[in-house]
Order: sequence, then structure tokens, then C-alpha cells
Amino acid sequence: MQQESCWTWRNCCFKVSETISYGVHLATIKDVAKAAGVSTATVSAVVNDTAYVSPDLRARVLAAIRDLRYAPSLVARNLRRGRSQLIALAVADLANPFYARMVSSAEAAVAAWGYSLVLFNSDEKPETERRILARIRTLGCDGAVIVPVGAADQYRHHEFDDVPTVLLGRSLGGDQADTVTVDNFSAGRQVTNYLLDLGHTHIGSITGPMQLSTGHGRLEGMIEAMAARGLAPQPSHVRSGEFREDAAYSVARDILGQPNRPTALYVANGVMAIGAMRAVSDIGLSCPQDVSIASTDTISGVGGLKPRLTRTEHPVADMTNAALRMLVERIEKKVSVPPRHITFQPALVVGESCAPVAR
Amino acid sequence: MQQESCWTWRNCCFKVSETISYGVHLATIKDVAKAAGVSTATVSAVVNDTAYVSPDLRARVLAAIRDLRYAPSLVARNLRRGRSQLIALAVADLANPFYARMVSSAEAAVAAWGYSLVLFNSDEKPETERRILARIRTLGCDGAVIVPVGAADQYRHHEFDDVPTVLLGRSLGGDQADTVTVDNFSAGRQVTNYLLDLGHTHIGSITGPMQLSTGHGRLEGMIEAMAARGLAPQPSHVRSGEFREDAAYSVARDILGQPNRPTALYVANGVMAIGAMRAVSDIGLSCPQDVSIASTDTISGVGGLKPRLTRTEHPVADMTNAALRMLVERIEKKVSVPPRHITFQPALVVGESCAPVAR
DNA sequence: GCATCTGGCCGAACCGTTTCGCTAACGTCC
DNA sequence: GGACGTTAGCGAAACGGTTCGGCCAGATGC
Repeated sequence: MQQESCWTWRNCCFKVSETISYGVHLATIKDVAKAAGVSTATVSAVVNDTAYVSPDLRARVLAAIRDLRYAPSLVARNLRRGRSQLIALAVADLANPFYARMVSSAEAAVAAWGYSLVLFNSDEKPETERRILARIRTLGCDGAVIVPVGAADQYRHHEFDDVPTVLLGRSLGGDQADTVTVDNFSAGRQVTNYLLDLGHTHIGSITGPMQLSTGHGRLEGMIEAMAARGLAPQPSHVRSGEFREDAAYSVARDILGQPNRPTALYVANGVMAIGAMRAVSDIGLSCPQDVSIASTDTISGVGGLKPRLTRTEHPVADMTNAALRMLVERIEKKVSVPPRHITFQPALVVGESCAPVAR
Repeated sequence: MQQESCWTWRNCCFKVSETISYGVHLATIKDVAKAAGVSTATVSAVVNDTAYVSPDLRARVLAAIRDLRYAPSLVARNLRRGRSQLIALAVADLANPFYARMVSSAEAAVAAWGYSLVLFNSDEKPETERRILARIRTLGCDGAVIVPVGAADQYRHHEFDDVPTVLLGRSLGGDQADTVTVDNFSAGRQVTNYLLDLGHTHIGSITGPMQLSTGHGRLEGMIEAMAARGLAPQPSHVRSGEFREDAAYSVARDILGQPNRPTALYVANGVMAIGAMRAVSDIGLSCPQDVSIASTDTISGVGGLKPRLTRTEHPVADMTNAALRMLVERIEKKVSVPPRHITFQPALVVGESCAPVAR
């Protein structure tokens, strides 16, 4: 264990520390009722303000609550009410800053709606996602926001019928649940058009997994943009980097190592762009002089790469808020309308990672 | 609403979409018992493998479970068992990549221990933290990992007695709970010694809030290092940036705008370093030529700044894992030992943001 | 053949709330 | 003063599991 070597136990020795004993019989509603000399029903009425209680009793109940530091058990309350006040969020890759921002937005939104956030990381593994969905169900979460990691046909037709669910960021094509996505086709087209305008005709792409809407959608946008100018990417210049930095790194080395290497690369997401930039540098080329790199869904955050990437940006916070709004509507208003689909538009942000084609 | 303009409703119109109705009577243990022709006790025994059940009945029960897609309600189970399988994590600033990594590590560890993670963001606001602590209690979380945001004296003596708690990243000095921290004093000293070795004698600092251990600890380390060489920072060169990028930006402009500006700056955390770098550049100076910048607890992640910062790095993942291990021990073994305190050592990582002092 | 033991399964209490229906006390009105 | 309507507060039944004591049938021992 590497960590064993880097920490030290420091026993506090100013005084003999008291041992801790946790939760010594947290007060229940019965304790309060007994202390105040009323029934549990009355305590409940005071706590929830659900019926008139005379000032006298009310005061006694409140005093008892304060004395015993009573807080109602959400577990019991939720068993009774059939709700949990929990909203689950399952993202595809917690280490990806894009999803870190999604988590941050979601926490804020969930709290604002009066729920608490249960966070899961499916790590792009359908099998892990299956377990997460089961857990969400048994936990009794009131709703779930899912970034699906599997191909559309891997889901049962009623996969999401148990718990109100919104799919976020990726579409499954079908009509199984509410969906909030970005227009991937447009993202690919915008970026590619920018590269085409700079004079590039040999453009390669590091794509995401083809079974994901964010994978094939972006590539299709790119192909369409090229086709509109009578061009097409060379097959050997289009490879999947699996949305992973290390995979993108080796794929980039591979593409750029070919004799007729492309002059520009469209990298389908942010972490892969990091890998691609690293590959360019390791190969002895420089960006944008030797090869232009443009990307999609890069996070603008922390300082960023140098040079700054030209990219499409996605309104993560807005998308997350929209997803939660739809979810809470489902949960609370019990609207039974057909699934709704919202598509956000990506915006092209120009950095310094692309240059006009040389020669 | 800006977002209204950037999304489009796309009604799916291939077919008339079915409306969704969620959770049409999820099967309960009674349904299973009835279907299998046994008692609920037997179903429970099968589900939990807690007593021998004859192969015949067991098979019938399992079949019924499968048919009805039964999954036991954790809410009910936990009410009875007095546990929730939930571990709470309250971080100080979700937007800070440092805490994003903490969340990522925590999610993995919590899942590995068989719990689920409930995530909170106190946003450096003691008032928000109070509400979070109350929520954690009523949610019945089995344990909590807290990055405390208040001064030590703002907490009641038995603040953390209700729920097993580990304080992570910041110490409250007292003996109220298990604590996992980094040696802030050492971090400040290491970085300062590095600057001193480069010949700097006029060193300023952008610190964190003084009521936090991560605020005063790092500064004290710096002061001690300078004192060891008969030096002391000039008071006007030491200012708090409140661990916020924008605050650090203006404080940095302020310090560097002084006629006798320091030749080096020790910035107490990563996001403030971003702000300081931006200030240096906006002011028309360059780093490290005109001013050296070194920092603490910067995340090595995503490409990083240019130039890369010289900094101490903290083993976030190890710290988080240690915190959760201690927590789970408290929860499961019910160990009633005195509070334990673990301190990790930061490591100096040299980048290109510091240069020998000019002249 | 009867008493005893064993083991598989069941009934029912319980966890801490909410909520519904009821009681008893009070005031009002003829 | 009796019939009646109100209403503050109470008792008890859920909610969906777990768990423990008990029961009954079959096996065993003499």
C-alpha cells in the first residue's frame, strides 16, 4: 500500500480523549409525544403543520422537540409517504471535467428543488449501469437523471418505467423517456465547416463509440459538412478513441503517423482532445502549425490547454437544469404526457488550435 | 431566460407516443409471498439467505420474484434495520477541480463498500453547511464525510455525535471527530523553501481564510521557512484570496501593483493560482520572468496552466480512501475508540512557474 | 406405541412515521 | 335543557420489510 508510507498517525495527547458513541437513541416521535403529554398524531400535526393545534399544546410540543433535539426520520416518513426525496444522477465518467460540471449543476438544482442528490458513476460500463439502475430502484429514488452508456438496443423497452427518468446528454433514439441532448450533428458540422473554411481538405477524426448518439452524430455532421463541398474523409483517418484520453492518444499517433496524414483533426470530445494534443507534441509536430485540432464539448475551465482549443461548447448547466425541471415535473405534477425531447444547440468557440492549411 | 433561445422542442412524430406511467404498483414482498404460496418470512429468508429453505419453496419464491420483477424496498428494510446504506459527502466547493476529484474518489470508494453516495455542496457557506448537517441526520445517512467550512468555534461540542463523521481536508483542532488532513504547515514550508533556494527574499502570499486550518497552516509554514533564514514577508504582501479565483485575481493585482512588489508569490490553492496567473498577465508582467508563482493543492489534471505551476500536490484519492475506510469502520465495527487523526504529507512538484530571482 | 427431539415454515410484532376515522367536549340555537 | 354542529385531539391501521418465538410434522429412541 503506497499510502501507508505517506501518512503518519498523530495521536492527540493533550488529554485523554473521550471515546465517541454515536446516535445514542435519537429521539423518535413517540419520545416527543410522551414528553409533551400528547399523542404522536398531534406531534406529527405540529411538525408538518397539517392540522390546527391549540397554542398551548403546540408550545409544549415545540419545547419537547427542542429539548430532545428531535428530527423526524426521513426513512420512516418516506416509507409511509412512498417517497424518498432522493434524485439519482448517473454520469458516464466522473473523472471527465465535463461530467464534473454536470454534477455541480445538478447538485445545485436538486437542492433548489428540495431533494438530495445520490451520485453514481457508470464509468462507461453498461454492466455497471445495470447495477446502478437496480440500486436506484431499490433505494426508492423519486427520480433519476441518466447519461446512458449503452447502445439503444441494450435497453429493455420498459427499462425506465419504474422510476421517473430523464436521459441527459445522450439519446437512445426511442421514446422510452424524456431526453435532453445537444445537437451532435450540428456540432460536428460547425467544427468541420470551420476547418474547411481554413482550407483544410484532408481532415481526420477521432470519434466516440459509434453506438452512442454522441459518437455517430458528431461524425455524421462532419461527413455531411465535407460532402456538401464534395469531399469525404479518408477511412483510415477516422478512428474511435472511445472518449478516453489514452485511447485517443494512441489513435492520434496512429493517424498522424501515416504517410498522407491529415492536416486537421476533429476530436469528438474534450478529454480525447487532451490526448490528441499530447500525441501531436510527442510525435514532434506542433499545433496549429503542422496540424490543426478542433474539438467538441471541451470544458472551458481551468486555464485550459495551450494553445486554447477551437471547439463547440455545450451549455452543460442549462441542459442539466432543463433535465431536472422536466424530472421534477414528472415527479410532482405526475404529468403523464408522452416523453419530451429537448435539444440544445452547441456554439462554436474559436481558440488558437487551428490555422489555415499550409501551402 | 437565455436558455429558451437555444433549444428547440422536437416532438417525435413517427407514431403517436404512449404516455408514460411510472411505477404501476411495484411488487412488494407480500405479492411475492402470495404468488409463491408462502409467508413473507420465507420470502425474506430466501432473499437474504438468512435461513434454510427447502429447494422446492426456494424455487417457487425465486420464480415469483422473477415474474413480478420484485426488488426489496431499501426504505422499508432500512427502517427496520435502522440503516440507510447512504454515506453523505459535503464538499466546500463543487466547482473546484480539487473537490471534483475528491467526489470522484469518494463515489468509487463508497460503491466499493456497498453504500451509495449522497452529495452536498456547502459552497464555503457555514449556513448552508448547517442545513446540510441537519439533512444528513434526517436522511438517516449511516455516515458522513465533511469538508468543514466554518471556524472551529462555530461548531457545537457534540455537533457530530449523531452520525458517524470524518472530517476531510480541514481540521477543527478539537477532538470531535475522526480527521484526515494534509500537513499544511509542511506544504507552506516546502514551497517557500523552494522559492528561497531560488534566491527570492521578497515573497508575498495569497492565503485562504484564516479561520480554516488550510488557511493559517499554510501561511504559518511559509513564515516559519522565511524566519529560519532570518526573513519575514512584508505585511502588505500577504492577503487573503478566500480560496476564490476572482478574489485572488484582484488581490494579486493589488499586491503586484505596489511599488516594492514581491518577486515571488505563494498562492495557497489551485483556483487562486489561476486567478493570480491571470492577474500577472493582465498587469503586463510575465511568469516566471517578472514574478515567480508557486502554489499548493493544485490539481495536476487537464493539461494544466502554461507555464505549469510549481506546487505541492495532495494525495486526494488516498486521503478520501482513508477517510472512507475510517468511516466504514465506525459504522460497521462500531468501534468506540477515541477520534483518530491522519495527516498526509504533500509532495513538491516542480513546474516552470518559478525562476531564480533576477539581478 | 408413546415421548422426545429436530427442523422447516409461519404468524405476528416491530421499526418511526402519516393519516383516517372517531370521540368527547364545547358552544349554539331553538 | 336537549338536539345538533364543530373541532381539538386521540387511537390505530397502514407503509414494506425483518426477526423471533412457536407450531406442526416427521424422525428417532426406548
